[in-house]
Amino acid sequence: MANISDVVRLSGVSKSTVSRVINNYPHISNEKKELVLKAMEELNYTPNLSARRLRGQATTTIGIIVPRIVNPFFSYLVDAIEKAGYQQGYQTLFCQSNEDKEKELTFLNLLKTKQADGIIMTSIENDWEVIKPYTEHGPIVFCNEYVSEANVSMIRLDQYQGAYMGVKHLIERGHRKIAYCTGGLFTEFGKDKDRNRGYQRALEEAGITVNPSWVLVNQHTIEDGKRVMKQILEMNDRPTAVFTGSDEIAGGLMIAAKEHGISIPGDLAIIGFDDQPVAEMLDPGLTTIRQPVDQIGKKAMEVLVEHLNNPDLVPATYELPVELIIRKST
Amino acid sequence: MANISDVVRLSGVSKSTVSRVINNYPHISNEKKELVLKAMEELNYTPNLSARRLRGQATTTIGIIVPRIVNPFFSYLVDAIEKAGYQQGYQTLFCQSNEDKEKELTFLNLLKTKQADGIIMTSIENDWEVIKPYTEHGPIVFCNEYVSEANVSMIRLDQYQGAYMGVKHLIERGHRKIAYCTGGLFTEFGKDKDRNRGYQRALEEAGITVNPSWVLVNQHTIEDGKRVMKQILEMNDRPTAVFTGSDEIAGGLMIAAKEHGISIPGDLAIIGFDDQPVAEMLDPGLTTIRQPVDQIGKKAMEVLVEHLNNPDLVPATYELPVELIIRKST
DNA sequence: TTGTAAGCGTTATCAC
DNA sequence: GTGATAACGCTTACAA
Repeated sequence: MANISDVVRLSGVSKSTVSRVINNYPHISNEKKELVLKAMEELNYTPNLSARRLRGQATTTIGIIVPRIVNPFFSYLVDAIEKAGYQQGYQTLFCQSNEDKEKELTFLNLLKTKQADGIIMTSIENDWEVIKPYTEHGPIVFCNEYVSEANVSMIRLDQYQGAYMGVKHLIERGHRKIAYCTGGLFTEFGKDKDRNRGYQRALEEAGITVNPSWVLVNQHTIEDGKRVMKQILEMNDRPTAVFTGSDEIAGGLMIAAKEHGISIPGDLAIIGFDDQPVAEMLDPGLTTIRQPVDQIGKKAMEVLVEHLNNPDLVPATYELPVELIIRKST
Repeated sequence: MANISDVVRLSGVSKSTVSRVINNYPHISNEKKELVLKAMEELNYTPNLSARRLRGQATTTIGIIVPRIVNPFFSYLVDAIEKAGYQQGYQTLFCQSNEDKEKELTFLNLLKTKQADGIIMTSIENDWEVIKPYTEHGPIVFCNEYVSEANVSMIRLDQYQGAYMGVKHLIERGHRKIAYCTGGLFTEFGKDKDRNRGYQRALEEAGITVNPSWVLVNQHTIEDGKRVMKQILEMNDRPTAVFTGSDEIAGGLMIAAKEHGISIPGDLAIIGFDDQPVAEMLDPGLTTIRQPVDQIGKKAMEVLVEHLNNPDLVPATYELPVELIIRKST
């Protein structure tokens, strides 16, 4: 690999001048500039990023932490972030936490070791107190997650409103026995707390009390959805509708429903979350809460870059609206 | 950030000894080792990777180039590679080429600039001649792509067999008018050439000649699938079955079919490719060609690491079998 | 077993 | 406008 010294030799100018050309400094004579450019071209020279990083430059790399890339919500999010970053000249270091605390910390270390200028976290496994110290080494932006006590910028969707709208829609359709799947544990301060509130609030307004046996916790995948359907079938008092935490779970429910001859929405109405491409492909089409993934991804990158350019920027929270998409499953 | 000199100061030993501890050198007295370990702990020290890279160490980073992460085939592939890499202590630099030649080259430069030890390419946009020079700087492994003249290790699936099996299955079901969607241009040496051969071969064996107006090129997405369905509806002589290049296209076809009252498989049999989760969720369930994504991802990482550990290793090609999954759409 | 010192490729500082 | 030089944090001969 050609390095800066090779360029120096070939061009006949000093190392500093070469560096200046590389970094587009204003006051260089055209003559020398040409010389350097030509040499760089000839040698097929590319500056060594490790050296630049070591020297304390920006790394032009941002890390993005996702729990599971195979979840379409996150793959679309990563897609949006990567595109926005690339346009601004940033590389994307992709980190999959697999919902593992240790792994998350490993990735946060990228910041400490100056391998990434900043990090976008789309999920949070550790407590804020654990994450907080890392903010000393560079900006962190939460995208899709919200931690009220955290002092970082956050881009989020109105999860409360999403759940509220969805459940209210079911109530308007005449349902009163509404089950609820959540990726969390249905605790007041834990994961998915806002959705929980939305669910509870909508029921409350309709004078319905929550039936704990219809609250199904820690559900994530298609397989989980299938299992949930079986659980429902075994209940003596069955719900007539289910609000699921994702289109994937909803899809799992629908597969199992079909197997067991349960008609949707006749026997059971189902509502998803995300509006992934599959929502439209399912039969019947899945009523769901659309999350504007592209927008939050883009916004997250924008905000991160702002923080990078202005370290004194005060963290802010941005909330984007979600939308109820009514199809045939409700 | 604490650096090695801080550790030196706190522990009272020399820089080299600290370095030796970091790198697990064998012959160090337990006494000093303890001292160093304690200091590292106390300072919350993490070695600076940029410095290590600059010094010529392995970067413990591998790059993985995908065309589009939102395609589930690739998100599952990335997932498998990332997991395998993490286990071996490698970070994954995620690169999305968006099927753009320039962008692909930008990413290959990671190798030149020693930001990545090696690269896994899951798609190839540039000609081999353009890519070839980059192999000087580190191993490249093709995963899912095959270029006969390329001198790199390749992990691939038997695409010929996949297409052949699928089309043969349609023929056995009594179809003779079989349309074909491809992501490429149906050329003898271009993209998807093996699948093209499989399609042609299966027809040939049944004494059927290819009808060019049923060959639909450059199809990739759900939207493409919807368009294809409309195209088919406008044909005077309609095919009775379609072999698609991916489950996404098949899904698009099915959405549009439903809209237009076309019965599947009655009016039109559809066969997908990949066996993505959605294949099972579609109604009717999608007959498709299963690609063992996890396996090829894992294998690709294994092979890359072998090359990394043994630079003289002769490139080899590994071919994994695909499988016909029969559901209700054929 | 341990320490000293050179060097990886850059860029920032200072002098000219 | 240009050039010499030090420094970033680390590893590795070489010496002791």
